[in-house]
Amino acid sequence: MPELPEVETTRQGLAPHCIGRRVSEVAVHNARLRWPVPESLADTLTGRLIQRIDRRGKYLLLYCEHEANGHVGVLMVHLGMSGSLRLVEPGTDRKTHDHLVFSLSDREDDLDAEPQWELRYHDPRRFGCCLWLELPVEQHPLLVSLGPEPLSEAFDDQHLFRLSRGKSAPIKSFLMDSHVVVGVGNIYANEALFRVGIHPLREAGGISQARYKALSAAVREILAQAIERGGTTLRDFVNGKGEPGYFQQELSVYGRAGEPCVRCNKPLTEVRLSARSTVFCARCQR
DNA sequence: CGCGAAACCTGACTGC
DNA sequence: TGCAGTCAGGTTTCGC
Repeated sequence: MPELPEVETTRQGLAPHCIGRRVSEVAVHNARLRWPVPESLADTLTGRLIQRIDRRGKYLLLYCEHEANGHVGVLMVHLGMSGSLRLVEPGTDRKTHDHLVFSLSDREDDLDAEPQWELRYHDPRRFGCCLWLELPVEQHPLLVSLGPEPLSEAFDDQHLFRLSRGKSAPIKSFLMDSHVVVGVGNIYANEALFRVGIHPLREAGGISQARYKALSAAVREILAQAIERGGTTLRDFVNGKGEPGYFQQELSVYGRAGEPCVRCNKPLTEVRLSARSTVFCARCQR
């Protein structure tokens, strides 16, 4: 589920219902995520007001203010491979792998009033995490060495060209390295490389700045489009419905190994790169 | 240092 | 029906 567009969609879906609300209760049903959920999380978080929700790469950052002393800390959530954050009606049956439940109430209500929503962290594979950060968050080890946001000005041909010099790694691995740029997962790495006609196994260090210009633009466009389409799932977070496959119908290569290239009709090739499915057109991508 | 591979998990699916 | 094997949207850590 969570490529960057889905994380951003989650952020946009949660924000209007969470911001200004108070965390009235925290229940940790399974603390064994990618990193253990801090034992003190419930104590730390209970009673805080959610100020805003940011995203850095695929991390969601919920800024939470202590009502009594004004202290602000951040709940940092990563959805891993299989995670989701959903708002449900309080009292909804808890599903297997709903590991954390945050009860949200109106800020005017008492702590023991009925919560308005329950925010549930669901993650079957438990590759995600839920951590507590002190400000400033950029100093945190998981965030400090991340590359630029793909939709920011800092992500351009110059950045990719400079960083790639001397690298023998395949361009697809380079593009998926969060130290190079955040948020480009397996699906969109495949798609972006197809769009600009670059062979996924080509050495990153041997690619021209002109081609990086096309590639950075393609990454930006694809992610922006996917976020736009993800917007249609916003309502579903509140309604508790499953997500529609907003990206699936638009994919040119991912999941289409053996099927004809949309551009030249030659059957698409699939290879494994670091155990990740890599699909490309051997004719269009060089 | 840089790279590929292993590791962390569960569930869905395939083939015998 | 069951069981073994493979694969899945991510990212850190290990080992060469």
